[in-house]
Amino acid sequence: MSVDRDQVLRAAATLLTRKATASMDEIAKAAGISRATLHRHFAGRDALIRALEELGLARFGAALDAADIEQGDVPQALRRLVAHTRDEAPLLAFLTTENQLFEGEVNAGWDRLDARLTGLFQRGQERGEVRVDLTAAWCAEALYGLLGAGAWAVHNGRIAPNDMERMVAELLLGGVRRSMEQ
Amino acid sequence: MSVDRDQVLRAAATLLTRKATASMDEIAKAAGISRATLHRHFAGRDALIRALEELGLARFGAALDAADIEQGDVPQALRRLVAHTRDEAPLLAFLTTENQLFEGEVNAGWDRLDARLTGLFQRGQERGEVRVDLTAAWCAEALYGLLGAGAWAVHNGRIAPNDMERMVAELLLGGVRRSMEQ
Amino acid sequence: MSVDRDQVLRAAATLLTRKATASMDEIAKAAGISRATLHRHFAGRDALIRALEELGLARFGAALDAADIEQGDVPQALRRLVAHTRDEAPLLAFLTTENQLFEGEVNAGWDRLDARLTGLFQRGQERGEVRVDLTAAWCAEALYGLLGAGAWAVHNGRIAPNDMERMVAELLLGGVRRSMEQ
Amino acid sequence: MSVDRDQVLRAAATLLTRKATASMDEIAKAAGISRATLHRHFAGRDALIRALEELGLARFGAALDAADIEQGDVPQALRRLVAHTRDEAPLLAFLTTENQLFEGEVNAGWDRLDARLTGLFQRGQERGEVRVDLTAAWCAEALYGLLGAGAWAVHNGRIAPNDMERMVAELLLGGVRRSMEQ
DNA sequence: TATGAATGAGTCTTCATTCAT
DNA sequence: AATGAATGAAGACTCATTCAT
Repeated sequence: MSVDRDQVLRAAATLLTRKATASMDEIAKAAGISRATLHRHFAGRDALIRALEELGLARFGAALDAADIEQGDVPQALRRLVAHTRDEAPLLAFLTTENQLFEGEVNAGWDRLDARLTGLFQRGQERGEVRVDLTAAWCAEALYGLLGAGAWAVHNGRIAPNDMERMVAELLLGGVRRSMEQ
Repeated sequence: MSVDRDQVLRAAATLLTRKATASMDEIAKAAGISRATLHRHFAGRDALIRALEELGLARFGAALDAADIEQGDVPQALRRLVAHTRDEAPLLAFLTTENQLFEGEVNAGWDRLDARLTGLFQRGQERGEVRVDLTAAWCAEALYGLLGAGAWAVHNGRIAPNDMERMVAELLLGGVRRSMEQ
Repeated sequence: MSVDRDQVLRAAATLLTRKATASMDEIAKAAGISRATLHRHFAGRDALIRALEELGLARFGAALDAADIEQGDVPQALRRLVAHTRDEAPLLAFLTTENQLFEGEVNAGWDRLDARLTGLFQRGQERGEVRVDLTAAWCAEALYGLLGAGAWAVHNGRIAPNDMERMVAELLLGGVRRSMEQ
Repeated sequence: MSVDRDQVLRAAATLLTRKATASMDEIAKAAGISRATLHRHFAGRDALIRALEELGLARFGAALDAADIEQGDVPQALRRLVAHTRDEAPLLAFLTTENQLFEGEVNAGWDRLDARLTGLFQRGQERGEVRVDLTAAWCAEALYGLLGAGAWAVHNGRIAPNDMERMVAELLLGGVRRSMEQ
């Protein structure tokens, strides 16, 4: 709830995405707090991971809402989505990297959001804006991959933070757009 | 019964890409051998990771060579590269996921290969085949991300194994190609 | 509950002198702490052995100092030395039993102390108090052996704790003393 | 029974006395045979230790017999005993160092031999040849200690192999003898 | 809230032992 | 008889977690 808590989770997501075996000690240090405090925020490592997933899901859902992806032009919707996703990249990267947990509610929640995104690409295909020789499911998966790549590229300085949003959006849109040449 | 070293590494790569926190026990089981035998092949967990990196590097280098990326049409070169990369996807995915080690020689080796790939995109930009509003470095990073996403999508059944190569190549090419519309 | 580092080392020395193959678990139990705590005190088994050697060396040096062995009558000096050594018997026994490590500084430290003790017997020979048909080096070695035997004899109840000091000193002095009969 | 077997045991005794944690591999190497062969000679590590104890006991018993310690002058008997013990020093050193096993028969066997040696010193005390202010048990224990010290001193070159017997005997005899001065 | 001690649980690593060559 | 592969069992080591300060 508190602002602190979210900051801790951001730090944890960033670290864990890079180094999944990081110890609670390292996570605490990365978040600038002590082990004991980390333990007071989260009952244990499992609870921390759970919270990370839940926050990631919540943020992703919020981004989908804010981008209002069910409305209008699909390419524009994708641009809005990437724009709203930008600050949540570390969290999403963790979500798509942590390819193992996802149980019960979390899994259901993820499926719901993933279905919304897949639906966006399907709508694009129906509207003739998205190529039909790529499945919508793959387009969604590709978006996750590109967001992760973008976050990582920013992290290690290969692209400027301000460029990330455009780079991801442009490559994705170019890749999925139905063009005259095809 | 003797399981080849490379087979063990494949199994380890596949598992670790999905579950970076997998224990030596799980890795051994995934490779169909006992923990002790795993330890006979690799001195310890660190040595295993190192071997994984080295094999991944070697395979990636071999793919770049086999695709002969320095020659001819860049889009065709990319298609050949993705084709030759296909079977090494789990290994490469591990390489780009394991964002933490990479020291000394391994790091230098990676830089060399990455420079070759980045060079390919640069050549495409000079030849007018690749858009110039995306940096070559980002294009390379995007390829890694899409390969990982493809491997993962195949793994969890979202796309057919036989489609993976085409899906990755098409999306990437469409995304980076300089088109008339732009 | 906090058990002092030195107490742990005492317990370890006592146990290891008797049972050199004792596991860390047994050592921890003997010291009244858990294995994990033992590991917090000493980085590993090697570090424990090292610490044991260092403490033994320090105690032996302190005993030599306290006994003021460079002064006066040699037989009296030996008696004082045995007296001051008494409480450190397990530690010294370990030092002379653990005939395998002794590297670098530890080895140098031991040589220095051993030289002091050997020097004491040499002085005795020069003063006519110690027989010259036994080498000083052997006399020193014999002292180590007798101290270990004494510690062991006390441990298994063959001699009374209060008698140990006298038994060792008397036998040693009788053995090395230049007598009228010889 | 075979000569080989005894040679292996000698090598093992020498090594284990110095380094009780030596692995079967190291023992095999020290004996100049392969692991497999070592395993063919002895069912396992425990069996090896048992064999070591039994051989040591047998040799010690043989030495007591050969020295005919129940007869005549006690100091002379001790000299004969040390002389006969000389070549078995490593074995005896192992026996007195391995202060932990000794179960069942082995223990009983040891007690019997130890009693014989203790009896020798008692006889000396009765005959007025051995001081009575040292217990016979301690004298026996001291002999073990001095034999071990002697073997070790020879091993690391502090005393000449040919001097060992005399050094041990002289120091011991001087130490236990009832002298005019006392 | 931070720090340090302490430990149970679980992972990593080694070793004795067996078997096939 | 020796060597190398393979593994169960056992020991070494680490970490998440708790508690006291």
